[in-house]
Amino acid sequence: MYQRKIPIDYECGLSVAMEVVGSKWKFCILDEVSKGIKRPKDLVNAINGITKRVLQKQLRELELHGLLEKTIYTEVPLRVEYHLTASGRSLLPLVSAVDQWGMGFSSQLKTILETEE
Amino acid sequence: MYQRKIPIDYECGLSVAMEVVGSKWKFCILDEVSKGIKRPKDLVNAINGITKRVLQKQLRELELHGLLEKTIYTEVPLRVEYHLTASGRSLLPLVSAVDQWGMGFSSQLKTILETEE
DNA sequence: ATGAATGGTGATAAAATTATCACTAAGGGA
DNA sequence: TCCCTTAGTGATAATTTTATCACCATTCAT
Repeated sequence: MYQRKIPIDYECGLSVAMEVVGSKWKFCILDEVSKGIKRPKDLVNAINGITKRVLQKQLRELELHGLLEKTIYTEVPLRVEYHLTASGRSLLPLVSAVDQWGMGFSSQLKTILETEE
Repeated sequence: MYQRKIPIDYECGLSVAMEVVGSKWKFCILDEVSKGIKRPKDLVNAINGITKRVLQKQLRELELHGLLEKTIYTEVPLRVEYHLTASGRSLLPLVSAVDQWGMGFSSQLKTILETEE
């Protein structure tokens, strides 16, 4: 998320986790991939608001961090698929827990933000 | 985290959660408060790398979002304490799950980042 | 009156993330 | 050859988050 000048504290789980999945789209991407959406093109369509370029960068980071793996099929047209690694799968319970917490908190947040204005 | 121009999607739990806790220090702060560190001054000391100003802003947001409540004791010197609301407490299992996942992933991330260079 | 301790804010700079746009590459078909 | 589809990248702008620094307020003790 935000962790370059102040280096990662490998002793702090929160610091490590933030480094790896603390950005706007990571959880969404992992979620969609786990649901079977694996091609970049399909992910762009599935994730509301993301652009091709940003998705590409996030996929690259998830791949570098070892949460996703890429497979290239030499078909026509070219087909590329991303799938979860074991580490990626180990994150799924967290993704769904965060998602569920957010759903439960949604109405409260809505109320708060609408009252503010 | 990054959600002003593209408005929050209240139907998406991940979007809601990111809005509320998707920033560098929120989880750390909730974690420390849950451990009994409640005063701004003590939080600054407890959280490695955070500054007074940034902490203040994060506390204000957590308060606005209804995860923390503030109590002012008119003592000398002035004492202010933040404590978790019910919503804040409902987040604790998540905080600890993220922390534990991060701890488990720490060595892998370390290896990956050191190999890259 | 002065200073120490605590909590807080405003202005601005710095850093990081995300968005936009144009571009390349490979393969195949008309 | 020209175009289509899919995947990917480079350069740069826009946006947001974090960091830094100086400052104010309150209360009490000296």
